[in-house]
Amino acid sequence: MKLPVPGSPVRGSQSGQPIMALFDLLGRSWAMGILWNLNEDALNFRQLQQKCESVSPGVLNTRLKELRQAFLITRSEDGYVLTETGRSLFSLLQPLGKWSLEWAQQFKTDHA
Amino acid sequence: MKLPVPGSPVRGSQSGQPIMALFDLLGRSWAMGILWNLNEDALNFRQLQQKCESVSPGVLNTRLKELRQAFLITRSEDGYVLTETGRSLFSLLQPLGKWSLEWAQQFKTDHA
DNA sequence: TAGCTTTGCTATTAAATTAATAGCAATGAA
DNA sequence: TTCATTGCTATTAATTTAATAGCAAAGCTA
Repeated sequence: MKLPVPGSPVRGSQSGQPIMALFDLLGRSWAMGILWNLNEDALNFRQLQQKCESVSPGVLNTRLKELRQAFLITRSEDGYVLTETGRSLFSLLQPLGKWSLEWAQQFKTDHA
Repeated sequence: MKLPVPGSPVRGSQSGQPIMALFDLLGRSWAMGILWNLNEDALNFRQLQQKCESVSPGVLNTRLKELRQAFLITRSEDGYVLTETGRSLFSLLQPLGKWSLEWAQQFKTDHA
C-alpha cells in the first residue's frame, strides 16, 4: 500500500493536502491503535501484536513500515517507540480518549 | 458494515473500548474527511461528494448513515450538518490541520 | 554444540471493504 | 410535459484486511 505523503495524491484524494494525507494514513486499520498503544512504553513486535488484540502480523508489519516512513515511530533497543513527531501527534489524539467515554454514554442514553 | 458501537466488539477489537470503537469508525474511508468538510457549512449529498473529491456515492452514503447513527451528523433543511456531538469531536480533530502542515515539512526536509 | 525458545517477520488464501460507474425514482422548475 | 437536480441503489472490479501457517535468525540451555 502506498504511503500517503503530503503534497502528493493519496488514496481517495487528488489534492495531496497534508490533512488528507494524514487522514489516509491514520485511517488505515490499526494505525491509530498502534500509536495509542505505543504511548506508554516501548513494545516489541509480538508485544504490540498482543496489545492490539492479535492484529495479524501482515497488517501490523505493513502499518509499522508506514508509520516509520511517516516519522511517527522508530525502533529502539527496547522495541518500537514513538518519535518526537509521533509523540506530538499522540498528544493531539489523546483527548479523544476522554471524549470517547462521553460519546459512549450517548449510546446508552439514546439507545441507538 | 457494522456500526462500531462503544461497549461492543468492533472491527479488529474484541474489547469494545470506546476509543477503539471510535478509531474503527473514524478509520473508515472518508469518515474524517466528511467531518472535516462539513465543518464550515451544511452540504447536500452532491456538494459533499464534490468536496470529498468525488468519493463514490456508495461509500459516501454508507459513511453518512454510520455517522448519523453515531450521533455525529444529522440532516437539516440545508443538507448534512454536524451535530453538537459532531462539532465537539471536530474541535478535537481541528488541531490536526496545523499539525499536518508541520509534518509535511518533514517530508521535504528529510526527503523521505 | 545440538536442541529449544523467542522474535520478527513472510507467504498464502479468504473475507471484507472501497472504488468506479451506470442509472433510476422523486422533486421541482420552466 | 419536459428537463435538470438530487439522493441515492445496484453492480462489478480492485484493493485492503484478516486468518493462519510457518520459517530464518538470534539467543539460551543442557
